Amino acid sequence: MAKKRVTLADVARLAGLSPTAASMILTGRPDTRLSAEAHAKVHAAAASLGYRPNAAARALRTDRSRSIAFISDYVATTRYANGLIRGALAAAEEAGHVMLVLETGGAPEREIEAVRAALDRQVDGIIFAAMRAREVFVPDVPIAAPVVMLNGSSARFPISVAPDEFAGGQTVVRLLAEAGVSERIVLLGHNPDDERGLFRSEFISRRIAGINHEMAERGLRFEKQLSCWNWEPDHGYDLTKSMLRDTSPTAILCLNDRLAFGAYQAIGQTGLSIPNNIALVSFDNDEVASYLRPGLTTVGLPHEAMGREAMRLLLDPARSPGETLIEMPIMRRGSLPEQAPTR
Amino acid sequence: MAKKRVTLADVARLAGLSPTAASMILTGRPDTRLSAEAHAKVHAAAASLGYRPNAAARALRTDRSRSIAFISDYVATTRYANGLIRGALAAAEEAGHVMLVLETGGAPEREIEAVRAALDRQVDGIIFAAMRAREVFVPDVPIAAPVVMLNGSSARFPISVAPDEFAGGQTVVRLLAEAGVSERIVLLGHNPDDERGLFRSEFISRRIAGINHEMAERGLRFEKQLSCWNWEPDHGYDLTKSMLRDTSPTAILCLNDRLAFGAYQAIGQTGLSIPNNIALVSFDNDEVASYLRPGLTTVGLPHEAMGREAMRLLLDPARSPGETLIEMPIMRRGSLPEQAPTR
DNA sequence: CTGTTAGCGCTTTCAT
DNA sequence: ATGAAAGCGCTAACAG
Repeated sequence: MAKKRVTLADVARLAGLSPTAASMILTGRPDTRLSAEAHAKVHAAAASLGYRPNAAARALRTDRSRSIAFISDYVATTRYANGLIRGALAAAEEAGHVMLVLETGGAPEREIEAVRAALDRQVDGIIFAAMRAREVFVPDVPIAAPVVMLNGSSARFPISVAPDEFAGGQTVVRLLAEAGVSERIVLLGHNPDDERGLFRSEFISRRIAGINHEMAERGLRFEKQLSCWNWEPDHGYDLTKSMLRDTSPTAILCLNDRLAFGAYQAIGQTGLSIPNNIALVSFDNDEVASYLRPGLTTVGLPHEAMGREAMRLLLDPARSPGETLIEMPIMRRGSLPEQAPTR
Repeated sequence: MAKKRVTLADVARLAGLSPTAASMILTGRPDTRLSAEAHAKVHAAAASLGYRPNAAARALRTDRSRSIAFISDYVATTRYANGLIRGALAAAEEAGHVMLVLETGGAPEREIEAVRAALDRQVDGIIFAAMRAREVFVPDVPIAAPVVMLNGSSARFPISVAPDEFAGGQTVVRLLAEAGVSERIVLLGHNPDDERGLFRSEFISRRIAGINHEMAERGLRFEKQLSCWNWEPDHGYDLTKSMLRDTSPTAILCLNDRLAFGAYQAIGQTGLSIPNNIALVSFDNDEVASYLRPGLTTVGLPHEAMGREAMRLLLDPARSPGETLIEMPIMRRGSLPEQAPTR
């Protein structure tokens, strides 16, 4: 039934040349010059037979497989995974590579096994992606292939790609200022004097540093800073609700969209209007940001661009060590007023 | 630097046996019985050298690669992709397989190219996943490997995995009935006499059929059926808002969570309370369902289980043709009352 | 029960 | 300018 796959030998035979010649022509080696006629015949033969090189044979011979491993801690848990994978995938495809995806759940043995499974398949490179932008990532096995860290960093592998969180923090404050907000700003999600957060990644520290830097730069200060354990809607709701009892903020700067989501719910119960009485800005560009009424203006995590860049770096022989920062895009929606909020 | 990889020959040499013997022992072929001592020596040698078989060589020889291709139209566009990929990935890993993921954007040439790229790599099977549960999926190239359709179907490949939408539809109505709702129910998202939806997949038809079947079964009827072009929050909001002007529903059955999200927003502006004045149920178990206040009770799309099952089928030599339906789980939250809504 | 031989399909010396 | 031969690492036949 399933006809045997056509091999290079078949192509060569049909073209009336040796496999060697066919190989050289089809792989486009530049140094050797076979006749134009030979080229034509080989290409014609390959096309007419529908020849596709056998990747295993090629990998065995050349030690390169035109495949990349994308190893991450979690692929599904976070909505973020998608963009990272999609970007990497697109860049891989453009370069004629294929992508293996492996998930480790953050468990060391699974990390090791994932690396081995990838190396066994002669992958040409590995992207380690931290979905949760965690601390360092350390699969302690020898890795011969090039490695790029995505959304995380590691002392061992100096090439990495991350969102430009510091600039993002600055941007958010600038957005607020440009909307005419200059006082009674509440920060939702963090209070340096009362830090109750889960472990905050280094990236989050940069986000906060960017905010504080820009606030100082503009002579602005927070009326209040609200800390919470976990950045989920429930906490945003509770904190905002109780804050609103004794504070009349002009704006709430939320450290992520899920907190902002909760804040919307609390504000909705007061009769105050967004953005005319209270302005909101946030981070991440979660899917919910566009569902809200009015839409939530937020500085987005550029996941797809990050994935692309990581793959580009991995595939670029001329890459050099260091961290590539990707700009966080401004998603303008309706939660920031045209003119200063009034109350 | 990077020491040459250790090969089977190295293991055999250290164990004092032939490569053949080592191969048989390590691959665990049952038919041949080498001495227990030989086994021990080979395993010891392999372990001490850290031997890992070269996958390319093995694939070349055996025509099997312990890898599966997951080819989908979109990986990132929908929040659904995650679960499907994650489930398939987990099942693949458990079976010692690796997963290639390829995206086609639904473009025929990319579909063909994806299949070829996979086949070139000797994948042992292919999962075609339709993120949007579209019509049929037809990459018109010869495919020797086994294929499982995931969240979609194809005349060409009879093995498929889908959510049990008909039962899901029944379940939602049952949930409503059990919550004491028996009249003034509004259906949000579909009106058979005024169908303005985008192309609805076959699965959605089943969902609606399940609903109607169960309604009839219980002698229930819809007070109103609201149709809209696209199942996004905006439409849910607009439809609910205007419906509320001349109707006093006791419950709204939403055809997906995003519509329900919009309905919540509209209801929130009226002062009516969920679930005591209006009950809501919905489908999908989108992330937002748990963000809402009260939480949205919804019948979820079992993506992870579907992904697992697709991979399981693909890897099972004894699989038989047909569609495997996966149960849609009930996510009980607060949008359904303990006792009949009153107003 | 164990080892030798051959060859999967390709690329790469090295001769011609 | 082209081809023959070797060999990547592994496993399936077949001999011993």
